[in-house]
Amino acid sequence: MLSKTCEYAVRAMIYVAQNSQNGQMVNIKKIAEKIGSPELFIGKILQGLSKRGFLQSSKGRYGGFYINDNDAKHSLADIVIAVDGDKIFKGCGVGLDYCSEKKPCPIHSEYKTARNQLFNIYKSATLEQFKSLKGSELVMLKRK
Amino acid sequence: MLSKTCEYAVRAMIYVAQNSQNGQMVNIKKIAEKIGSPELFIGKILQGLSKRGFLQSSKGRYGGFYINDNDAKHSLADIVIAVDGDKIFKGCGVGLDYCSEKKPCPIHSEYKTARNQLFNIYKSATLEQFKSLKGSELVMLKRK
DNA sequence: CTTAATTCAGATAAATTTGTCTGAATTAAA
DNA sequence: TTTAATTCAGACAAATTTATCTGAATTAAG
Repeated sequence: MLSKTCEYAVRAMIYVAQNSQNGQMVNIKKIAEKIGSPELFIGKILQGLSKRGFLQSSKGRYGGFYINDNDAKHSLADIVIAVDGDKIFKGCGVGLDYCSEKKPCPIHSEYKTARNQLFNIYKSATLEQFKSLKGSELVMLKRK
Repeated sequence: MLSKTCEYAVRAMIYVAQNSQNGQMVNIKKIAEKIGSPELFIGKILQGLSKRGFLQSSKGRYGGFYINDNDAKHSLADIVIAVDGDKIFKGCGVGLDYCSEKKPCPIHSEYKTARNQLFNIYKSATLEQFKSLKGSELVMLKRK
């Protein structure tokens, strides 16, 4: 479903959100370790998201990434769309470009329902929710 | 969601089913044209599915592919799993390997529901349904 | 001011997926 | 029996995705 890049991105954003509670920065090394991703790769991904305004970054010693209250308004769906595009939420279930109510594929209407449900799931999970988690509520994100 | 290979496979199988009504064979050239795929590529894919018993093939002049009544019991879900594996129907929504009821990811239970719904959609679309379609009911499968 | 730790930028490399080429084997029709 | 049309098999190639390398720029601490 999600590309690997996108899975890393979503997990990283959740992790950063969880660790952005009191102005502290999280560095790439820690993020990579905690979400189980290649360090340089998730670095690239977050740098891209940072340039596009999904999170803050600061360079130099003791630098890292941070998700402020405004960034935290984003949902996981926003991140997914930013990284993978909206094909997952809008595309056809058998890969037709033109598929629509008028020219439906064989599973169009049911598939559309499922797709929308999926969208709502990612959409209703906002970074704010993770930012406010405490201690034992924190979510594990290591891949294996 | 589905890989391109899998999208081709599903559309091709639907097309062959639709055209397997009276023992006629459908050749790769025609299939490729009708589903909008590279000819040699869908050829490879169908050869693989044929070896694994998802459809019949016959070589030589006037040869081609055919879906018999037994093959037609397969659902689109069977094809998807044969080609892409079951990650789409079983995998975690944020890419965790261990994600489960016991160690759930942040969207585990809702995601699982959506995943299951998706599975049911592909599962309840069987090739039989396409094999029995007539004339104007036939489904368009060209990509663009 | 120097040093160490970090992000950043651009190039490169490896792995995977998608697509093509070539020729052999098979088959039906003429 | 020859020919033409097809699937089949295995190698190859191109494109995309995933991952790494290198060095520059930045920043805080000592």
